[in-house]
Amino acid sequence: VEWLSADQLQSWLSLIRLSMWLPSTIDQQLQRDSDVGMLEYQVLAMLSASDELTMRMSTLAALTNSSLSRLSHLVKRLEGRGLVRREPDRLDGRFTNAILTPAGLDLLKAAAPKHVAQVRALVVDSMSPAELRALGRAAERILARIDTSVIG
Amino acid sequence: VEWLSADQLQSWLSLIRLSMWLPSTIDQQLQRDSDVGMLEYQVLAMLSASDELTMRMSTLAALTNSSLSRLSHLVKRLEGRGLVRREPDRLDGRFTNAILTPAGLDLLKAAAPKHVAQVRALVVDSMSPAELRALGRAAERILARIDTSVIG
DNA sequence: CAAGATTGACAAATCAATCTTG
DNA sequence: CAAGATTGATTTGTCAATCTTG
Repeated sequence: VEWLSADQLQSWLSLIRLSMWLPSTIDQQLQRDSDVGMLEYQVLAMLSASDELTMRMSTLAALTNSSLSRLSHLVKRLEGRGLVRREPDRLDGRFTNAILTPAGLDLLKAAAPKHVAQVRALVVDSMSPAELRALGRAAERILARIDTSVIG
Repeated sequence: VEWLSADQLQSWLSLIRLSMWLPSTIDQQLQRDSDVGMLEYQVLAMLSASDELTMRMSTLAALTNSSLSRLSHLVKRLEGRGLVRREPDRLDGRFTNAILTPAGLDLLKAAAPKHVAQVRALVVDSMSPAELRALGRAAERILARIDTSVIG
C-alpha cells in the first residue's frame, strides 16, 4: 500500500515523525519548567513582541495557526491565571484585544532562557548555519503549499 | 526576550510552524475523506506492513511516538469500529497484540491513494529529490537529539 | 448581515493510579 | 516486583451554534 519511492517514503516518514515529536517535546519542557503549553508560550511571546503588548484575537489566531475557538478557550484560561487580560477594541468593538499583563511578562521572561536553550540544543546546534537556513526555507516552501491548498 | 540571531529565529519559527500545521493538515484530509485521524492511519499502515498484520501495543506506541495510554484508548476505538482486534500474546501474556482486520485493511487501501497524493502535493513535489533527501536527513538529525535528550 | 468572538456539548489526549503477567 | 497495558478523572481541542458589533 505504497506509492512513493523508498527514498521519498523515508524522507516523508522522518519529516512527519519530527512534526509530531518536536511540538510535544517542546511542550513538555515548557510545561514542566514553566507550567505553560507551547501555544500558550507562543501567545505570550507574540504579545510581548507587539506594540503596547496588545494584539487582536483574530490576528493572534492567524499567527499561531490556531482556530479562533481554540484561542478563545486558551486565552480565557490565561486570563484566569492573570497572565493576560482582554478588552474590546475602543475604535471597533467587534475586535477583542488580548493584552499581556506584568505577571504574564514575568512568566515569559522566566520561561524564555530554558526554552531557547532547548531550541538550541535540539535544532540550531544540530546543524550548520547554512543547513539551518536550508531547512527553514524548505519549511516555508511547504507552508506556502498548505496555504494555497486550502483554496485550490 | 530573544537569544537567537534573526536568521536562526526565522528558521526556527518556520520549522515549528510547519510542525504544527503539517499534522493537522494531513489529519483533516484523512478525517474528511476517510474518517480516520492521522495517528489512526499510521497504526493501520504499520499493521498492514508488518508480519501477520500483527504488532505489540508497546511496539506500536514506540513507532508512532505516542504514549501507551493514548494508544490504548485509540485502539479501543478502532476495535469498536471493527478495524483492529486485540489479543494477548500466546507466548507471553504480558504483551497485547493488535491485529489488523479485513475491514481495517479495506479502509486503509481505500484511504491510501488520496493520502499519498496529498503528501506528494504538499511535500514531495515541492522540492527536488536532493532537497527532499536533505530535509529528511535534517529531520533525522533532530530526532536523534530528541531521543538522547530524554536521557541526558 | 457579515466578520469577530464566545460558548457549550462533545471527542480526544494526558496524567496518575491500577491491574496483570511472568 | 518490574514491564506491559488498561482504566477513569481531568484537561484540552473541536465542532456547531450563538451572540455582538458596525
